[in-house]
Amino acid sequence: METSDELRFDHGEETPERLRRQLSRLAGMTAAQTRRVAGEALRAVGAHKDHFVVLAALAEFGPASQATLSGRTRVYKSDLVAVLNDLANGGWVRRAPDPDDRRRNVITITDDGERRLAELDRILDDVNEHVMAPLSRDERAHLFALLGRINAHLSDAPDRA
Amino acid sequence: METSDELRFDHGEETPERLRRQLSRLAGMTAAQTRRVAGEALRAVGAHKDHFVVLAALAEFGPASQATLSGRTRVYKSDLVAVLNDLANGGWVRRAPDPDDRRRNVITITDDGERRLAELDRILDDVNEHVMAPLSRDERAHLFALLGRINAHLSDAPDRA
DNA sequence: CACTAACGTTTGATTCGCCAACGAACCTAT
DNA sequence: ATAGGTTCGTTGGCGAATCAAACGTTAGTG
Repeated sequence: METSDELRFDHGEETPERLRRQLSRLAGMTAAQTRRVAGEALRAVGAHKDHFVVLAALAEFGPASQATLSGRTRVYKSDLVAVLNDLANGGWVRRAPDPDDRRRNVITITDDGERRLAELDRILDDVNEHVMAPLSRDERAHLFALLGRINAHLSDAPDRA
Repeated sequence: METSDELRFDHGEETPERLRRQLSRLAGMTAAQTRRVAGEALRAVGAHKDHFVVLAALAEFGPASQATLSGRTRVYKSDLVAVLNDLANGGWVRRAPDPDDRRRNVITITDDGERRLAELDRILDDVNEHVMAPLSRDERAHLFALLGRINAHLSDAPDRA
């Protein structure tokens, strides 16, 4: 008998107390787990995290160039290329040169894209529901508020002591 | 003049609402930022995240083999090798073959290791303080509790809907 | 003694966030 | 008009983190 080969992720049992105090650990674990679950769920339908991200940006803000799209989604313009290739191949997005500025491409979501977005949105809603299952509605809101405040604080004070 | 080359991390302004609802995004951003700040602070004294992790485990649970150490720290045994090399080179840890089972190494923290741990601990306390600055004591506790419950829930229900 | 399993180690695959550089197109200012 | 500088999409690659596979060595077991 071995000591439970399933040492996987939280093996939890005996975790040094000093580690429990580290926000990076706790936040990192939740982020990793959530990403993993979401990633699997999306992969099951042949999608990727960034597919959802880009489609959402297009649906909410309308057609845009890749540069502004990158700005809105925090997906690097480098990586955006492959994502848009995928989306264009699936017919969820149209990529056409901008007549007003032929350096740009104008990315437009298609009707199929809207449907695809709805599909991914539903999947991710389920994932979030599953992940935050043990939390009440108020608690979820509270969690988001707390994390939001930390992020807001970090983004305009990226310095360190 | 360029459009603020600093598109960095939270560029915040216009973020699709659907993205704001994703826990993976919010948790991931906080985790990444916190890890970045902590990483920089540790690198400034020639240390690494895992150095702290391993030293903490040794200090709190006493000498251990690399296998059990890996189990406690969630640092893969593959990666643990380099970490222990570093720690041994610094004189913070002693690595000796176990007389009772010559397959194992017994890792023991030294007095210098204890001092090193205290140093890193202080550094990370400062980092956590800085990161969670906008949160009150109660709020920090609440945040940890919420994340803790999510993790606990995920670790014994890794299935998906 | 043969077999199986655990240990530490090496090696490397994969993913993710990020940066650098390039050619093409655009925008000035001279 | 043309030269210098800027923005665009694209390619390629780096560095860190997570994880998996295989190997020689050592221990236990029948």
